Amino acid sequence: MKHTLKDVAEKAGVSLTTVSRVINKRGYFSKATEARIFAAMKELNYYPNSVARSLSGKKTKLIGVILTNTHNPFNAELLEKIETELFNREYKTIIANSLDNPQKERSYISLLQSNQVDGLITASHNTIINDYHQLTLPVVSFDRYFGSHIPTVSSDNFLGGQTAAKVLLEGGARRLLLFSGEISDTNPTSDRMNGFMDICLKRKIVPEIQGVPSDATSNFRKMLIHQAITQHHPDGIMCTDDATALLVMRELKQLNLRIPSDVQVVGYDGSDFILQTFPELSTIVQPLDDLAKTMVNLLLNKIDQPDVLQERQYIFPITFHRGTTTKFIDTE
Amino acid sequence: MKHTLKDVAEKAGVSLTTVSRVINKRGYFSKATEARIFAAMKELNYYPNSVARSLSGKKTKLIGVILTNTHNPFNAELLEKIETELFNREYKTIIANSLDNPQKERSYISLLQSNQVDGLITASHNTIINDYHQLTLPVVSFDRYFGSHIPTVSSDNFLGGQTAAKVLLEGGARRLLLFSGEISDTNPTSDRMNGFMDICLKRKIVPEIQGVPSDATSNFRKMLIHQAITQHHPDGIMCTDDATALLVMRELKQLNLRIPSDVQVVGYDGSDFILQTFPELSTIVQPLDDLAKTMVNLLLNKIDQPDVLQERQYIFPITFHRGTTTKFIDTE
DNA sequence: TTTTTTGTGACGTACGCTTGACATAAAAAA
DNA sequence: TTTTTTATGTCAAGCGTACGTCACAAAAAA
Repeated sequence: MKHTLKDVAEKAGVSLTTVSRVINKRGYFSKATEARIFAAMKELNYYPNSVARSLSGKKTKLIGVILTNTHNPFNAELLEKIETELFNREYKTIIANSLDNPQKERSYISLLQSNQVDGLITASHNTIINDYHQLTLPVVSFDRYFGSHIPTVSSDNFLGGQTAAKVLLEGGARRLLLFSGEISDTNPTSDRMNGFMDICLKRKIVPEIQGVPSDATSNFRKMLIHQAITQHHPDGIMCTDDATALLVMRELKQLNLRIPSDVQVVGYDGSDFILQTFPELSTIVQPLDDLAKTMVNLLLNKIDQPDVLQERQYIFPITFHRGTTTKFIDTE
Repeated sequence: MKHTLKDVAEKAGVSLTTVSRVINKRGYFSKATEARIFAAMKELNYYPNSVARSLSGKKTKLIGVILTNTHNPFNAELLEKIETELFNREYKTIIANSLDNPQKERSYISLLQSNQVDGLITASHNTIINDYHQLTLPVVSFDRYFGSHIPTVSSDNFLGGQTAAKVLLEGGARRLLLFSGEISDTNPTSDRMNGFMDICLKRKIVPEIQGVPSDATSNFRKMLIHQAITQHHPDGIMCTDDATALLVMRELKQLNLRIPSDVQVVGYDGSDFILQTFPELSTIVQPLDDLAKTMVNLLLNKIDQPDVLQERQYIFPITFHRGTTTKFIDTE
């Protein structure tokens, strides 16, 4: 049923080596035999066994992509772009959702190593840095610091946080509330918070901060949001991701608070999906294309030329999408 | 740098065979040597090379999942659930987005075969049925008919279409408009349209139908939607997916048409994301969990027991999520 | 004590393909 | 004509693991 090189060789009436030469475009062979071999391959519906190929010293052309989840539109789009880019470079993508479960992520790291993936892209947010340090294979991370030998790609989170704060303040907000997905130091995402705080402090404003764990149930998150809003009565809210911003907007509506007149809202991420279906949401837009392409480029470069040193950080500028959830007061 | 069975054997002071026995839990070995071997594995940071394993044995424990894209929330969640389920069964997921490009999908099929995936789950919508027929490996499809040896898993699209039509009619709509992602016969998704038409014809209503190609640019799709609405002046709209429904709602707002008083809208899919962030959208909800689990179960069963015959179709009931984009007139 | 079960080793083959070394012959270039 | 290039073949080693066959002890059961 399944055919091998040998079958093709026999069918085409040539030697095994010749077939291998043709397939790998190595050494000399004539157009004529090449045609005969291709014909035989087609006739037998032969396709090379890349498992065997990988075993005899070659690459697997497999890349592991570790995300927290796929259901967040930003992650979904990031994955799609990474996959597309990898496909164009003839690599295949193994997807690994950590679901914020360190155990699962750890298992996946082992699995992926076992499978001899050529490299790893990780955009997960778990506290298992050490596991990554153990790795000898090329890794590129998104929005997370791992250490010197693992380059980090991210958008300018600090500037993003600053921008969000400025927008809210310029719109007249004074009682600020920040919903942050997670609060940890090793994480560039926390720079969103830092940037936000930076502007606040300069304006002598002390914002409230509420963590909203992304792995919690949606009801629990809603409850946290509800409580924070009713307790602090903010007139300006930043969310460190758009999904949370949508929940916040929903909650505000239920509380009969009007956006932006009573409360302004700024999100973060700016995935295409959100921009198209929620253009009214003001949000900090990450350059998804650049991020995905850069990660793939960095990773494949590292794979092809392991010795070339790379920068530690690649920070891309963000843009602000002005929707109608913030006020725009032209001060000039 | 990279260690093999042999290194572990030497480190543990046992034979290669014994290590293999322990790793595969085959034949006899004592607790003591097992411990020594595990210790050696840990010390060397050894992990079995599953490429070699696959070559020697048979299975790769890899499953290819072919989708049209990842950015649609429904697809994203389906993928996440499939991946989670596969992981629980110790399988890995290679993701392949066709992006509605037959060429790309074809390439991927070859690629995945080359990589000796143990099976395929396909939820893409391209016209390359023949390529799938060539395949000898187990395949399960979502929402698409391929033929007798490939089981199809889907929600009850016909009933879904019927339900949508009924809801709109019960809400008082008479000028119906249907936005369909794609119009083709071989596709169970077209049953959504058929179910819709079925009810319409019974009520002697002739709805307008407008295709909205999912691979078109978002602006083009908006334009189509805009034209169809201004041309037909519908008071009830069904969309065969929620993403389109959101675009439609947006367009209606811009046209200053009120929902549901001027126009009612029903969507289809009911992904968690939409249900949480757009609960106001009335939509037909597919049982994502059941669908994902069934597909994985069917596929893995087929892999484990190739000879057991399977049903051709697995159709799951849908539910209706009543939001505020439809009117509810209690007729009793 | 004898038999059976358990624990370990040695060795070899197989998986499908890559790659290198070496040989040979024809075609093309010098 | 001689040399070089092109086109193929044969042979063999190797990638890391699985697994079967033999063989030999030691421990446990009869």
